[in-house]
Amino acid sequence: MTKILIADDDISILELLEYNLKKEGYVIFTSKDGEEALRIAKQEVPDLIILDIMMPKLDGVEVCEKLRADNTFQNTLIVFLTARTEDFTQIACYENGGDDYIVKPIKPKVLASRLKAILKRKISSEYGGGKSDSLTFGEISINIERFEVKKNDETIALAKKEFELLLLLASKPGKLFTRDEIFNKVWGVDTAIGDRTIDVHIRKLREKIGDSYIKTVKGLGYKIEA
Amino acid sequence: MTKILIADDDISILELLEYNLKKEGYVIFTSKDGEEALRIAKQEVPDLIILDIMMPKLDGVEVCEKLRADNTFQNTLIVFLTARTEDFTQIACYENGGDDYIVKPIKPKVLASRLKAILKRKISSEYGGGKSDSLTFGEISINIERFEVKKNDETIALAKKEFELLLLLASKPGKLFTRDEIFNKVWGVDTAIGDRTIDVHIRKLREKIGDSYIKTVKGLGYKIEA
DNA sequence: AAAAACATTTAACACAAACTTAACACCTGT
DNA sequence: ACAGGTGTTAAGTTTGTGTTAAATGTTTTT
Repeated sequence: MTKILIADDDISILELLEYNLKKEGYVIFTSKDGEEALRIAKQEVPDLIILDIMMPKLDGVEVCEKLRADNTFQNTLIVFLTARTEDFTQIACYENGGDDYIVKPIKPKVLASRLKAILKRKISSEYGGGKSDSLTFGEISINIERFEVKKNDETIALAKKEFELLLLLASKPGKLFTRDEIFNKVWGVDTAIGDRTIDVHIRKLREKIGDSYIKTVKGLGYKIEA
Repeated sequence: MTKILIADDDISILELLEYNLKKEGYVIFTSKDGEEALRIAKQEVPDLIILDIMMPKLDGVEVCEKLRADNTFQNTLIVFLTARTEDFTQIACYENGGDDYIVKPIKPKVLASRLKAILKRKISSEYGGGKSDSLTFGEISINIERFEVKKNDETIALAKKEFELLLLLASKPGKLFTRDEIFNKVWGVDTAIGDRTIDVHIRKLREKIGDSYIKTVKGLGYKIEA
Protein backbone atom coordinates (compact mmCIF):
# COMPACT_ATOMS: atom_id res chain seq x y z
CA MET A 1 0.00 0.00 0.00
CA THR A 2 1.42 3.34 -1.05
CA LYS A 3 0.23 6.52 0.68
CA ILE A 4 0.36 9.82 -1.13
CA LEU A 5 -0.33 13.23 0.37
CA ILE A 6 -1.27 16.06 -1.94
CA ALA A 7 -1.16 19.69 -0.86
CA ASP A 8 -2.51 22.45 -3.06
CA ASP A 9 -4.80 25.39 -2.49
CA ASP A 10 -6.45 24.92 -5.85
CA ILE A 11 -9.28 22.51 -5.18
CA SER A 12 -9.76 21.54 -8.81
CA ILE A 13 -6.17 20.29 -8.97
CA LEU A 14 -6.62 18.47 -5.70
CA GLU A 15 -9.64 16.67 -7.09
CA LEU A 16 -8.04 15.94 -10.41
CA LEU A 17 -5.04 14.34 -8.77
CA GLU A 18 -7.02 12.52 -6.16
CA TYR A 19 -9.28 10.99 -8.74
CA ASN A 20 -6.50 9.90 -11.06
CA LEU A 21 -4.12 8.60 -8.46
CA LYS A 22 -6.81 6.65 -6.66
CA LYS A 23 -7.43 4.94 -9.96
CA GLU A 24 -3.78 3.85 -9.95
CA GLY A 25 -4.34 2.20 -6.60
CA TYR A 26 -2.69 4.71 -4.29
CA VAL A 27 -4.16 5.82 -0.98
CA ILE A 28 -4.64 9.58 -1.17
CA PHE A 29 -4.72 12.31 1.45
CA THR A 30 -5.30 15.94 0.58
CA SER A 31 -4.78 19.30 2.22
CA LYS A 32 -5.47 22.88 1.19
CA ASP A 33 -2.55 24.61 2.88
CA GLY A 34 0.92 24.09 4.28
CA GLU A 35 0.03 23.78 7.94
CA GLU A 36 -2.61 21.19 7.27
CA ALA A 37 -0.18 19.31 5.06
CA LEU A 38 2.35 19.16 7.86
CA ARG A 39 -0.24 17.90 10.31
CA ILE A 40 -1.47 15.15 8.05
CA ALA A 41 2.06 14.16 7.08
CA LYS A 42 2.98 13.62 10.71
CA GLN A 43 -0.14 11.65 11.32
CA GLU A 44 -0.06 9.40 8.26
CA VAL A 45 3.64 9.31 7.27
CA PRO A 46 3.00 8.99 3.54
CA ASP A 47 5.45 7.45 1.11
CA LEU A 48 5.25 10.42 -1.16
CA ILE A 49 4.20 14.02 -0.69
CA ILE A 50 3.20 16.36 -3.48
CA LEU A 51 3.58 20.00 -2.52
CA ASP A 52 2.40 23.01 -4.42
CA ILE A 53 4.93 25.81 -4.14
CA MET A 54 2.37 28.58 -3.75
CA MET A 55 0.18 27.85 -0.74
CA PRO A 56 -1.36 29.82 2.10
CA LYS A 57 0.16 29.81 5.59
CA LEU A 58 3.24 27.76 4.67
CA ASP A 59 4.49 27.48 1.11
CA GLY A 60 5.73 24.22 -0.37
CA VAL A 61 9.39 24.90 0.18
CA GLU A 62 8.81 25.73 3.83
CA VAL A 63 6.79 22.59 4.38
CA CYS A 64 9.56 20.58 2.77
CA GLU A 65 12.17 22.15 5.03
CA LYS A 66 10.19 21.36 8.13
CA LEU A 67 9.64 17.80 6.98
CA ARG A 68 13.27 17.24 6.20
CA ALA A 69 14.21 18.55 9.63
CA ASP A 70 12.20 15.70 11.10
CA ASN A 71 13.89 12.35 11.09
CA THR A 72 10.69 10.55 10.25
CA PHE A 73 10.65 12.06 6.78
CA GLN A 74 14.27 11.46 5.90
CA ASN A 75 13.29 8.90 3.34
CA THR A 76 9.96 10.30 2.29
CA LEU A 77 9.75 11.33 -1.31
CA ILE A 78 8.83 14.95 -1.85
CA VAL A 79 7.67 16.26 -5.18
CA PHE A 80 7.06 19.93 -5.88
CA LEU A 81 4.28 21.24 -8.00
CA THR A 82 5.01 24.44 -9.85
CA ALA A 83 3.46 26.68 -12.45
CA ARG A 84 5.57 27.04 -15.56
CA THR A 85 5.85 30.78 -15.05
CA GLU A 86 7.49 30.50 -11.66
CA ASP A 87 11.19 30.19 -12.28
CA PHE A 88 11.52 27.38 -9.84
CA THR A 89 14.34 25.46 -11.44
CA GLN A 90 15.35 21.88 -11.15
CA ILE A 91 18.26 22.96 -9.01
CA ALA A 92 16.07 24.83 -6.60
CA CYS A 93 14.02 21.70 -6.21
CA TYR A 94 16.93 19.54 -5.19
CA GLU A 95 18.49 22.27 -3.09
CA ASN A 96 15.38 22.44 -1.01
CA GLY A 97 15.38 18.76 -0.41
CA GLY A 98 12.87 17.80 -3.08
CA ASP A 99 13.15 14.58 -5.05
CA ASP A 100 11.45 15.80 -8.17
CA TYR A 101 9.16 18.51 -9.39
CA ILE A 102 6.25 18.67 -11.74
CA VAL A 103 5.24 21.59 -13.90
CA LYS A 104 1.64 22.71 -14.29
CA PRO A 105 -0.57 22.29 -16.18
CA ILE A 106 -0.79 18.70 -15.11
CA LYS A 107 -1.37 15.84 -17.45
CA PRO A 108 -2.70 13.10 -15.21
CA LYS A 109 -1.26 10.25 -17.23
CA VAL A 110 2.17 11.76 -17.45
CA LEU A 111 2.07 12.52 -13.79
CA ALA A 112 1.04 9.02 -12.88
CA SER A 113 3.88 7.44 -14.78
CA ARG A 114 6.31 9.94 -13.36
CA LEU A 115 5.26 9.16 -9.83
CA LYS A 116 5.50 5.50 -10.52
CA ALA A 117 9.04 5.90 -11.70
CA ILE A 118 9.98 7.93 -8.65
CA LEU A 119 8.41 5.48 -6.25
CA LYS A 120 10.09 2.62 -7.98
CA ARG A 121 13.42 4.28 -7.60
CA LYS A 122 12.79 4.56 -3.90
CA ILE A 123 11.71 0.98 -3.50
CA SER A 124 14.67 -0.42 -5.34
CA SER A 125 17.13 1.72 -3.46
CA GLU A 126 15.62 0.80 -0.13
CA TYR A 127 16.03 -2.84 -0.75
CA GLY A 128 19.53 -4.01 -1.41
CA GLY A 129 20.54 -0.43 -1.91
CA GLY A 130 23.56 -1.29 -3.95
CA LYS A 131 21.79 -1.76 -7.22
CA SER A 132 22.67 0.65 -9.90
CA ASP A 133 24.35 3.42 -8.02
CA SER A 134 27.89 2.17 -8.36
CA LEU A 135 29.84 0.30 -10.94
CA THR A 136 33.38 -0.89 -11.21
CA PHE A 137 35.99 -1.88 -13.75
CA GLY A 138 39.64 -2.54 -13.12
CA GLU A 139 40.80 -0.35 -10.25
CA ILE A 140 38.19 2.26 -11.05
CA SER A 141 34.85 2.50 -9.32
CA ILE A 142 32.14 4.97 -10.09
CA ASN A 143 29.50 6.09 -7.64
CA ILE A 144 26.69 7.62 -9.60
CA GLU A 145 24.73 9.04 -6.74
CA ARG A 146 27.72 10.82 -5.27
CA PHE A 147 29.04 11.74 -8.67
CA GLU A 148 32.38 10.35 -7.62
CA VAL A 149 35.11 8.30 -9.24
CA LYS A 150 37.72 6.41 -7.30
CA LYS A 151 40.90 4.65 -8.28
CA ASN A 152 42.01 2.37 -5.48
CA ASP A 153 40.13 4.36 -2.84
CA GLU A 154 41.64 7.56 -4.10
CA THR A 155 39.06 10.03 -5.29
CA ILE A 156 39.51 11.50 -8.73
CA ALA A 157 37.82 14.80 -9.51
CA LEU A 158 36.05 14.74 -12.84
CA ALA A 159 34.13 17.47 -14.59
CA LYS A 160 30.53 16.84 -15.56
CA LYS A 161 31.12 15.97 -19.20
CA GLU A 162 34.08 13.82 -18.32
CA PHE A 163 31.98 11.98 -15.82
CA GLU A 164 29.14 11.44 -18.24
CA LEU A 165 31.50 10.19 -20.88
CA LEU A 166 33.17 7.79 -18.51
CA LEU A 167 29.82 6.65 -17.24
CA LEU A 168 28.67 5.85 -20.74
CA LEU A 169 31.74 3.82 -21.58
CA ALA A 170 31.66 2.10 -18.22
CA SER A 171 27.99 1.24 -18.49
CA LYS A 172 29.03 -1.64 -20.68
CA PRO A 173 32.73 -2.36 -20.38
CA GLY A 174 34.11 -3.96 -23.50
CA LYS A 175 31.33 -2.68 -25.72
CA LEU A 176 32.43 -0.47 -28.53
CA PHE A 177 30.83 2.96 -28.56
CA THR A 178 30.95 4.73 -31.87
CA ARG A 179 31.52 8.43 -31.98
CA ASP A 180 27.93 8.85 -33.10
CA GLU A 181 26.68 6.93 -30.16
CA ILE A 182 28.83 8.88 -27.72
CA PHE A 183 27.74 12.05 -29.32
CA ASN A 184 24.05 11.27 -29.08
CA LYS A 185 24.15 9.98 -25.58
CA VAL A 186 26.48 12.43 -23.92
CA TRP A 187 25.76 15.58 -25.86
CA GLY A 188 22.36 14.94 -27.38
CA VAL A 189 21.25 14.94 -30.97
CA ASP A 190 20.41 18.59 -31.15
CA THR A 191 23.78 19.99 -30.15
CA ALA A 192 26.41 20.69 -32.75
CA ILE A 193 29.99 20.31 -31.66
CA GLY A 194 33.20 19.81 -33.55
CA ASP A 195 34.85 16.52 -34.33
CA ARG A 196 37.69 16.95 -31.95
CA THR A 197 35.68 17.62 -28.83
CA ILE A 198 35.25 13.99 -28.01
CA ASP A 199 38.96 13.35 -28.45
CA VAL A 200 39.83 16.08 -26.06
CA HIS A 201 37.50 14.74 -23.41
CA ILE A 202 38.91 11.27 -23.87
CA ARG A 203 42.33 12.78 -23.51
CA LYS A 204 41.42 14.44 -20.22
CA LEU A 205 39.86 11.25 -18.94
CA ARG A 206 42.94 9.23 -19.75
CA GLU A 207 45.06 11.84 -18.06
CA LYS A 208 43.03 11.49 -14.91
CA ILE A 209 42.26 7.81 -14.66
CA GLY A 210 45.29 6.47 -16.46
CA ASP A 211 46.01 5.54 -20.06
CA SER A 212 45.31 1.88 -19.76
CA TYR A 213 41.53 1.79 -19.59
CA ILE A 214 40.07 3.54 -22.59
CA LYS A 215 40.99 1.99 -25.87
CA THR A 216 40.70 3.65 -29.27
CA VAL A 217 39.32 1.67 -32.15
CA LYS A 218 40.37 3.68 -35.12
CA GLY A 219 37.65 4.62 -37.53
CA LEU A 220 34.97 3.51 -35.13
CA GLY A 221 35.11 4.75 -31.60
CA TYR A 222 36.17 3.94 -28.07
CA LYS A 223 35.69 1.28 -25.48
CA ILE A 224 36.75 0.28 -22.04
CA GLU A 225 39.11 -2.59 -21.99
CA ALA A 226 38.04 -5.54 -19.90
CA MET B 1 10.68 -8.20 -43.79
CA THR B 2 11.59 -6.46 -40.58
CA LYS B 3 8.88 -5.66 -38.08
CA ILE B 4 9.27 -2.78 -35.67
CA LEU B 5 6.97 -1.92 -32.81
CA ILE B 6 7.00 1.61 -31.45
CA ALA B 7 5.46 2.54 -28.12
CA ASP B 8 5.17 6.13 -26.99
CA ASP B 9 2.36 8.15 -25.51
CA ASP B 10 3.34 11.18 -27.51
CA ILE B 11 1.45 10.83 -30.76
CA SER B 12 3.61 13.29 -32.66
CA ILE B 13 6.66 11.14 -31.97
CA LEU B 14 4.75 8.04 -32.96
CA GLU B 15 3.83 9.58 -36.27
CA LEU B 16 7.27 10.94 -36.90
CA LEU B 17 8.87 7.58 -36.37
CA GLU B 18 6.25 5.66 -38.24
CA TYR B 19 6.55 7.87 -41.28
CA ASN B 20 10.32 7.79 -41.38
CA LEU B 21 10.79 4.14 -40.67
CA LYS B 22 8.17 3.08 -43.16
CA LYS B 23 10.16 4.99 -45.72
CA GLU B 24 13.12 2.78 -44.84
CA GLY B 25 11.07 -0.25 -45.69
CA TYR B 26 10.22 -1.50 -42.22
CA VAL B 27 6.81 -2.76 -41.21
CA ILE B 28 5.64 -0.57 -38.36
CA PHE B 29 3.26 -1.15 -35.47
CA THR B 30 2.48 1.52 -32.93
CA SER B 31 0.98 1.71 -29.48
CA LYS B 32 0.22 4.54 -27.09
CA ASP B 33 0.84 2.79 -23.80
CA GLY B 34 2.66 -0.08 -22.20
CA GLU B 35 -0.19 -2.54 -22.03
CA GLU B 36 -1.06 -2.11 -25.65
CA ALA B 37 2.60 -2.49 -26.54
CA LEU B 38 2.74 -5.82 -24.75
CA ARG B 39 -0.36 -7.05 -26.48
CA ILE B 40 0.86 -6.14 -29.95
CA ALA B 41 4.29 -7.53 -29.23
CA LYS B 42 2.85 -10.90 -28.35
CA GLN B 43 0.68 -10.89 -31.41
CA GLU B 44 3.22 -9.76 -33.98
CA VAL B 45 6.57 -10.76 -32.45
CA PRO B 46 8.52 -7.85 -33.94
CA ASP B 47 12.25 -7.93 -34.63
CA LEU B 48 12.79 -4.70 -32.77
CA ILE B 49 10.80 -2.82 -30.17
CA ILE B 50 11.20 0.85 -29.37
CA LEU B 51 9.92 1.76 -25.92
CA ASP B 52 9.47 5.15 -24.42
CA ILE B 53 10.37 5.12 -20.74
CA MET B 54 7.56 7.32 -19.56
CA MET B 55 4.28 5.77 -20.59
CA PRO B 56 0.86 5.35 -19.04
CA LYS B 57 -0.21 2.04 -17.56
CA LEU B 58 3.13 0.31 -17.93
CA ASP B 59 6.35 2.23 -18.39
CA GLY B 60 9.03 1.19 -20.84
CA VAL B 61 11.21 -0.55 -18.30
CA GLU B 62 8.31 -2.62 -17.06
CA VAL B 63 7.31 -3.62 -20.55
CA CYS B 64 10.89 -4.65 -21.19
CA GLU B 65 10.98 -6.75 -18.06
CA LYS B 66 7.81 -8.54 -18.98
CA LEU B 67 9.04 -9.16 -22.49
CA ARG B 68 12.36 -10.51 -21.34
CA ALA B 69 10.60 -12.86 -18.98
CA ASP B 70 8.93 -14.41 -22.00
CA ASN B 71 11.03 -16.82 -23.98
CA THR B 72 9.63 -15.61 -27.26
CA PHE B 73 11.38 -12.29 -26.84
CA GLN B 74 14.76 -13.56 -25.77
CA ASN B 75 16.29 -12.46 -29.03
CA THR B 76 14.15 -9.45 -29.73
CA LEU B 77 16.00 -6.19 -29.81
CA ILE B 78 14.73 -3.63 -27.35
CA VAL B 79 15.63 0.02 -27.62
CA PHE B 80 14.63 2.60 -25.03
CA LEU B 81 13.58 6.11 -25.82
CA THR B 82 14.41 8.68 -23.20
CA ALA B 83 14.33 12.41 -22.68
CA ARG B 84 17.69 13.84 -21.77
CA THR B 85 16.41 15.29 -18.56
CA GLU B 86 15.13 12.04 -17.17
CA ASP B 87 17.84 10.53 -15.07
CA PHE B 88 17.46 7.25 -16.78
CA THR B 89 21.10 6.45 -16.81
CA GLN B 90 22.95 4.45 -19.37
CA ILE B 91 23.36 1.70 -16.88
CA ALA B 92 19.68 1.36 -16.26
CA CYS B 93 19.17 0.61 -19.92
CA TYR B 94 21.50 -2.31 -20.03
CA GLU B 95 20.60 -3.51 -16.56
CA ASN B 96 17.00 -3.75 -17.54
CA GLY B 97 17.75 -5.87 -20.55
CA GLY B 98 17.76 -3.17 -23.18
CA ASP B 99 20.02 -3.42 -26.19
CA ASP B 100 20.41 0.26 -26.72
CA TYR B 101 18.76 3.54 -25.95
CA ILE B 102 18.10 6.67 -27.88
CA VAL B 103 17.93 10.17 -26.50
CA LYS B 104 15.21 12.61 -27.43
CA PRO B 105 14.80 14.83 -29.31
CA ILE B 106 14.91 12.44 -32.22
CA LYS B 107 16.55 13.10 -35.54
CA PRO B 108 14.92 10.64 -37.91
CA LYS B 109 17.98 10.10 -40.07
CA VAL B 110 20.25 9.47 -37.16
CA LEU B 111 17.74 7.12 -35.67
CA ALA B 112 17.29 5.22 -38.90
CA SER B 113 20.98 4.61 -39.34
CA ARG B 114 21.29 3.58 -35.73
CA LEU B 115 18.50 1.08 -36.01
CA LYS B 116 20.04 -0.28 -39.15
CA ALA B 117 23.30 -0.88 -37.32
CA ILE B 118 21.54 -2.59 -34.45
CA LEU B 119 19.50 -4.77 -36.73
CA LYS B 120 22.55 -5.68 -38.76
CA ARG B 121 24.20 -6.92 -35.64
CA LYS B 122 21.26 -9.14 -34.97
CA ILE B 123 20.97 -10.48 -38.49
CA SER B 124 24.59 -11.46 -38.83
CA SER B 125 24.57 -13.18 -35.49
CA GLU B 126 21.48 -15.12 -36.44
CA TYR B 127 23.27 -16.54 -39.43
CA GLY B 128 25.81 -18.08 -37.13
CA GLY B 129 22.95 -19.70 -35.27
CA GLY B 130 24.05 -18.31 -31.90
CA LYS B 131 21.66 -16.33 -29.80
CA SER B 132 24.10 -13.75 -28.55
CA ASP B 133 25.72 -11.32 -30.89
CA SER B 134 28.80 -13.34 -31.46
CA LEU B 135 29.76 -15.58 -34.36
CA THR B 136 31.96 -18.61 -34.26
CA PHE B 137 33.71 -20.86 -36.72
CA GLY B 138 36.58 -23.18 -36.01
CA GLU B 139 38.67 -21.73 -33.22
CA ILE B 140 37.66 -18.21 -34.17
CA SER B 141 34.90 -16.25 -32.50
CA ILE B 142 33.75 -12.78 -33.40
CA ASN B 143 31.97 -10.44 -31.03
CA ILE B 144 30.35 -7.68 -33.00
CA GLU B 145 29.32 -5.50 -30.12
CA ARG B 146 32.83 -5.46 -28.73
CA PHE B 147 34.43 -5.39 -32.13
CA GLU B 148 36.65 -8.19 -31.03
CA VAL B 149 38.01 -11.35 -32.62
CA LYS B 150 39.35 -14.21 -30.59
CA LYS B 151 41.25 -17.32 -31.46
CA ASN B 152 41.10 -19.72 -28.57
CA ASP B 153 40.48 -16.96 -26.04
CA GLU B 154 43.34 -14.96 -27.40
CA THR B 155 42.32 -11.58 -28.72
CA ILE B 156 43.41 -10.67 -32.22
CA ALA B 157 43.56 -7.02 -33.19
CA LEU B 158 41.95 -6.33 -36.53
CA ALA B 159 41.58 -3.08 -38.43
CA LYS B 160 38.16 -1.88 -39.42
CA LYS B 161 38.15 -3.13 -43.01
CA GLU B 162 39.68 -6.43 -42.02
CA PHE B 163 37.01 -6.87 -39.43
CA GLU B 164 34.21 -6.05 -41.83
CA LEU B 165 35.59 -8.41 -44.40
CA LEU B 166 35.92 -11.22 -41.92
CA LEU B 167 32.45 -10.51 -40.64
CA LEU B 168 31.00 -10.80 -44.09
CA LEU B 169 32.69 -14.10 -44.81
CA ALA B 170 31.85 -15.42 -41.36
CA SER B 171 28.22 -14.40 -41.60
CA LYS B 172 27.71 -17.48 -43.70
CA PRO B 173 30.56 -19.93 -43.36
CA GLY B 174 30.92 -22.13 -46.39
CA LYS B 175 29.12 -19.74 -48.69
CA LEU B 176 31.15 -18.44 -51.58
CA PHE B 177 31.44 -14.67 -51.81
CA THR B 178 32.37 -13.32 -55.19
CA ARG B 179 34.66 -10.34 -55.46
CA ASP B 180 31.73 -8.28 -56.61
CA GLU B 181 29.72 -9.25 -53.64
CA ILE B 182 32.55 -8.40 -51.31
CA PHE B 183 32.97 -5.03 -52.96
CA ASN B 184 29.37 -4.11 -52.58
CA LYS B 185 28.99 -5.25 -49.04
CA VAL B 186 32.26 -4.13 -47.54
CA TRP B 187 33.14 -1.11 -49.63
CA GLY B 188 29.78 -0.04 -50.96
CA VAL B 189 28.55 0.28 -54.48
CA ASP B 190 29.78 3.79 -55.05
CA THR B 191 33.44 3.42 -54.15
CA ALA B 192 35.99 2.58 -56.79
CA ILE B 193 39.05 0.67 -55.72
CA GLY B 194 41.63 -1.37 -57.54
CA ASP B 195 41.49 -5.08 -58.20
CA ARG B 196 44.18 -6.07 -55.79
CA THR B 197 42.81 -4.40 -52.71
CA ILE B 198 40.67 -7.32 -51.70
CA ASP B 199 43.55 -9.72 -52.11
CA VAL B 200 45.69 -7.67 -49.83
CA HIS B 201 43.07 -7.60 -47.15
CA ILE B 202 42.56 -11.31 -47.42
CA ARG B 203 46.30 -11.65 -47.08
CA LYS B 204 46.37 -9.63 -43.88
CA LEU B 205 43.46 -11.56 -42.47
CA ARG B 206 45.14 -14.87 -43.14
CA GLU B 207 48.28 -13.54 -41.55
CA LYS B 208 46.39 -12.70 -38.40
CA ILE B 209 43.91 -15.51 -37.96
CA GLY B 210 45.88 -18.25 -39.68
CA ASP B 211 46.00 -19.54 -43.22
CA SER B 212 43.60 -22.38 -42.77
CA TYR B 213 40.26 -20.60 -42.61
CA ILE B 214 39.81 -18.51 -45.71
CA LYS B 215 39.80 -20.49 -48.89
CA THR B 216 40.34 -19.10 -52.37
CA VAL B 217 38.10 -20.26 -55.17
CA LYS B 218 40.01 -19.27 -58.21
CA GLY B 219 38.18 -17.18 -60.74
CA LEU B 220 35.27 -16.71 -58.37
CA GLY B 221 35.99 -15.44 -54.91
CA TYR B 222 36.56 -16.47 -51.32
CA LYS B 223 34.86 -18.41 -48.61
CA ILE B 224 35.31 -19.64 -45.11
CA GLU B 225 35.93 -23.33 -44.83
CA ALA B 226 33.39 -25.17 -42.72
C1' DA C 1 54.92 -26.34 -73.15
C1' DA C 2 53.86 -21.84 -73.48
C1' DA C 3 50.80 -18.30 -72.72
C1' DA C 4 47.09 -16.28 -70.43
C1' DA C 5 44.54 -15.49 -66.47
C1' DC C 6 44.32 -15.11 -61.90
C1' DA C 7 46.12 -14.89 -57.04
C1' DT C 8 49.86 -14.00 -53.62
C1' DT C 9 53.11 -11.31 -51.43
C1' DT C 10 55.90 -7.36 -50.14
C1' DA C 11 56.94 -2.81 -49.63
C1' DA C 12 55.94 1.92 -50.13
C1' DC C 13 52.89 5.70 -49.99
C1' DA C 14 48.94 8.88 -49.16
C1' DC C 15 45.60 10.16 -46.44
C1' DA C 16 42.22 10.31 -43.00
C1' DA C 17 41.66 9.66 -38.21
C1' DA C 18 43.16 10.45 -33.71
C1' DC C 19 46.44 12.81 -30.51
C1' DT C 20 48.17 16.75 -28.28
C1' DT C 21 48.63 21.34 -26.74
C1' DA C 22 47.25 25.79 -26.09
C1' DA C 23 44.07 29.36 -26.31
C1' DC C 24 39.65 31.14 -25.56
C1' DA C 25 34.72 31.67 -24.58
C1' DC C 26 31.48 30.70 -21.22
C1' DC C 27 29.36 29.73 -16.98
C1' DT C 28 28.88 29.67 -11.89
C1' DG C 29 29.64 31.02 -7.60
C1' DT C 30 31.70 34.53 -4.61
C1' DA D 1 33.03 42.28 -11.46
C1' DC D 2 36.08 38.77 -10.86
C1' DA D 3 38.33 34.13 -10.32
C1' DG D 4 38.36 29.42 -11.26
C1' DG D 5 37.11 25.86 -13.64
C1' DT D 6 34.81 23.62 -17.60
C1' DG D 7 33.81 22.79 -22.36
C1' DT D 8 34.94 23.78 -27.00
C1' DT D 9 37.72 25.15 -30.95
C1' DA D 10 41.83 25.52 -33.58
C1' DA D 11 46.26 24.16 -35.32
C1' DG D 12 50.13 21.31 -35.77
C1' DT D 13 51.73 16.59 -35.18
C1' DT D 14 51.61 11.70 -35.15
C1' DT D 15 49.91 7.28 -36.22
C1' DG D 16 47.78 3.50 -38.47
C1' DT D 17 45.00 2.05 -42.13
C1' DG D 18 43.76 1.32 -46.79
C1' DT D 19 45.37 1.38 -51.22
C1' DT D 20 48.43 0.88 -55.09
C1' DA D 21 52.18 -0.87 -57.59
C1' DA D 22 55.32 -4.23 -58.94
C1' DA D 23 57.44 -8.56 -58.64
C1' DT D 24 56.45 -13.45 -57.81
C1' DG D 25 53.69 -17.59 -57.76
C1' DT D 26 49.99 -20.67 -59.24
C1' DT D 27 46.44 -22.64 -61.97
C1' DT D 28 43.96 -23.13 -66.33
C1' DT D 29 43.62 -22.95 -71.22
C1' DT D 30 45.13 -23.64 -75.86
